[in-house]
Amino acid sequence: MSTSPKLKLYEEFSAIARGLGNAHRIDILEHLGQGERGVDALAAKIGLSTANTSQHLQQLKRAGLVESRRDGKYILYRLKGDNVLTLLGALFDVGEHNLAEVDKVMRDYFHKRDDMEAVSHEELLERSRDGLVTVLDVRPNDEFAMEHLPGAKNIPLEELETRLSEIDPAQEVIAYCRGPYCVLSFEAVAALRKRGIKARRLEDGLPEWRAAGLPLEQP
Amino acid sequence: MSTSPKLKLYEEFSAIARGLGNAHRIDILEHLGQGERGVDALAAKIGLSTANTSQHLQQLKRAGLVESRRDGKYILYRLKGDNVLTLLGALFDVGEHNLAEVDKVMRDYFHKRDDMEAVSHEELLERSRDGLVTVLDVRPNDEFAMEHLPGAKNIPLEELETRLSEIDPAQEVIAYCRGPYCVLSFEAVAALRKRGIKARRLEDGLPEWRAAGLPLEQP
DNA sequence: GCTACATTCAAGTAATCTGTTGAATGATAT
DNA sequence: ATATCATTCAACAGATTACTTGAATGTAGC
Repeated sequence: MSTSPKLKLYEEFSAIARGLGNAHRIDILEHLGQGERGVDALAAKIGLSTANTSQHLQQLKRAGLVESRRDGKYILYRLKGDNVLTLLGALFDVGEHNLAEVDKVMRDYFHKRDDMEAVSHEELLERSRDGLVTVLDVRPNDEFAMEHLPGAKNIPLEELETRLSEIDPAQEVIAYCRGPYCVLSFEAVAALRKRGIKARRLEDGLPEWRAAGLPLEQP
Repeated sequence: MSTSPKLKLYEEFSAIARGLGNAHRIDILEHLGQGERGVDALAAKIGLSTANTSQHLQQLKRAGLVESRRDGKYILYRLKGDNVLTLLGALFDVGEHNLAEVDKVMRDYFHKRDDMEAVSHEELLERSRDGLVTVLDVRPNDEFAMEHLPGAKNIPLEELETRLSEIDPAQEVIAYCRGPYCVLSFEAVAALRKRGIKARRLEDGLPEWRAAGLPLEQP
């Protein structure tokens, strides 16, 4: 047998997996989950050189995980279809359940995820419709500007300390950011609680909200 | 930032992806989806040396995709939890929708998957309960012996030509094998149709049937 | 104890992947 | 056309991966 058709297929599938086989590339995918981005902008966000980022993007493209289009001087990359998010979700799920290392990092840095008691999409919708909660977007300004949850207030994590007064201490805060493992919202909740403000995390981030077909706001 | 907790997590997730980053390892996972296997037995099935197979298995183990236990002289490996199957499914899904290469192989070798008009779990259950169909397991004997769909008849693909008389030509045949891309059932359906016997494929294979919580038979 | 057998380890080669640097492309704007 | 700027290519060193071979481990059965 030269190479059976099945092995040929598995060769392709494994090529997709190799596309996910680097932490920076997963980081890139998380950022692209927020929306389209140019190469340089992405490179700045994730802290790699432009050339290196470009090469990672081309690997992701070959793997069928992202696609690109030209817009003037820029080449904008975006996730290729919703099933990429599903794939990432499945990957995270295996990690969270099957790898002791992941569990350890979660416990050490995120102070036990269970304690955080994440809020579901439904609960957020319901309670925010009733005006019971402040929805807080802790991503940087530019990402908030592209798209955000309806009625959300934007205070980037770095500015949270100095802008605490803008938050109504009588209401519970529900914080969200880029995705289920985005550090920002974990830290925001921790910071708010230390100040005695009731706060919880949304269970995941903006891309999953969009994938669920829920409404978003653009300026 | 030395390495942010998020990047640490993504490092772990990408390690899982690297576990899937080799066609032989995906093949191994498909076989383990049938049930526990010793190293040597697996090596024979997938056509690699024992030492090489052992090393692949250890990579899969490090990635949290399989686990092992000792049984007498043998060390038996099995999939680590159902979410591994989910992950594989998500991977296949991305491949099927996003990669032109995959589409091409499907068309060339599997004569257009749409034509095959796969049968769902529900339809199989219903029609087999009413005695309307022959459920045909085309995997090798030893795999059938471990576990198979209720009421299924076992004719390994290689023996199909010579044992055609055992199949009731009045009934439709529903063939299945190891998984959604297992070649055996595709070829079985093609062979049966050439002989004028009505035949279709089950949409996926035995592992997915088990994961769905449906009943199985053991001898 | 010794033998047989399944599995793993260790060492080596060829191939692939990561990140750097500097030069090449290709579109826009003057 | 020319200059500018975003992106990609090409070439390199260092690390990792796949597979082979032969030796080492560990359990079962005598």
